[in-house]
Amino acid sequence: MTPSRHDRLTIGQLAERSGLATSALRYYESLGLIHSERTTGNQRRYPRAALRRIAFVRAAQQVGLSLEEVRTALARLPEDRAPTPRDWHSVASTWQHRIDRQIAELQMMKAKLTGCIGCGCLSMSRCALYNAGDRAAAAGPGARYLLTRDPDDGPEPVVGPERRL
Amino acid sequence: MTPSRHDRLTIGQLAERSGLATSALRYYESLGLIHSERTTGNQRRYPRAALRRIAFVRAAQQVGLSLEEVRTALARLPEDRAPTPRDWHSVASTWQHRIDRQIAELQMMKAKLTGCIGCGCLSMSRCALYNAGDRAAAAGPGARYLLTRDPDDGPEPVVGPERRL
DNA sequence: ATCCAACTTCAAGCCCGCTTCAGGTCAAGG
DNA sequence: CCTTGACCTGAAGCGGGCTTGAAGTTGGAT
Repeated sequence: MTPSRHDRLTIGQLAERSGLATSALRYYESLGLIHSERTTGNQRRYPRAALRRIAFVRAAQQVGLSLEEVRTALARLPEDRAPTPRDWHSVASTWQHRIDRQIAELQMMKAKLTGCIGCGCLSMSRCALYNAGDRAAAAGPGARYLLTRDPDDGPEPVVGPERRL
Repeated sequence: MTPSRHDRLTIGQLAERSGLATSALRYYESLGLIHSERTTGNQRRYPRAALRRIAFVRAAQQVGLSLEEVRTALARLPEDRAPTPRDWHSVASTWQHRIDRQIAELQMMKAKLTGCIGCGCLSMSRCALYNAGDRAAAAGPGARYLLTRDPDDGPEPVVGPERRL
């Protein structure tokens, strides 16, 4: 099982097997998410490990990481070997938290919605479906929990000068 | 409580109270998400109802709707009055489904991750953390459930000619 | 009457994650 | 050898959701 020629995949083969377009693979490579060697004729040849890295990238995207974040995360995993359980554990537990947070937010949203449906609100006089100050914006994308207070009640619900969502 | 002058908000006031930038409000208006009247000097004056509509937009975004979808949804709600329970119910139940789907996907992801952590895999020999054909791509954004079969096992795991994500 | 912050419009720019295009090169089968 | 399809690069384009900039106008306070 010494690395033989046939371990090296062309970009087309990698595309087929990963389900990504070749353009996406070149793009990923330009970002340093995957790496290739070149033939004498300057064509890319990918190690099988690239498939693993791509799987990682796709999974990470689902968890909501940007490609830049993925790059950082990948930097903590071995380049050409399968990660050890401990490599993997540190990464995966971060993801767990992300996922938990996302689920919690969605559930909160769902609960609020249910309340609104029940009360037939959005009448906006004390409906929960409102978040005047948009406080959560600073907590990052997707982090705005909605719906806090009623703007019809007070004159200056705003907190700071930062109006930029 | 007849609609008085002071019910009309300037774009700056609306920005403060909604937490959005004025540029975003103009943008929303250009998309038909909110509406204003104009002063003799051509400045926008928003009815209070705009706050409600903005709250709706932000909430909808959280649920994953594009602004175009929001526009469609808003078209089913009354322009200047609070929606009735039935108006609201039809819209909200759609959201419920979206939310439920998103939660289900996240939980599936979480389960897979947990499995991977347990087995210390990503060794890619029979790890669940892989989805060669990426079948779910056609099901829309966010719909890819991950991780199905192992590319190291067969030569042509691909299903059709569609390699695009 | 004057001032100045807040408003106006329109066009262009930005970020992300790619795709598409143009113009050329490589490599494997006949 | 020749063809053909896969590959190469760099630049530009796209869609979504805004922001920024320039150049000009309004309106409320003094």
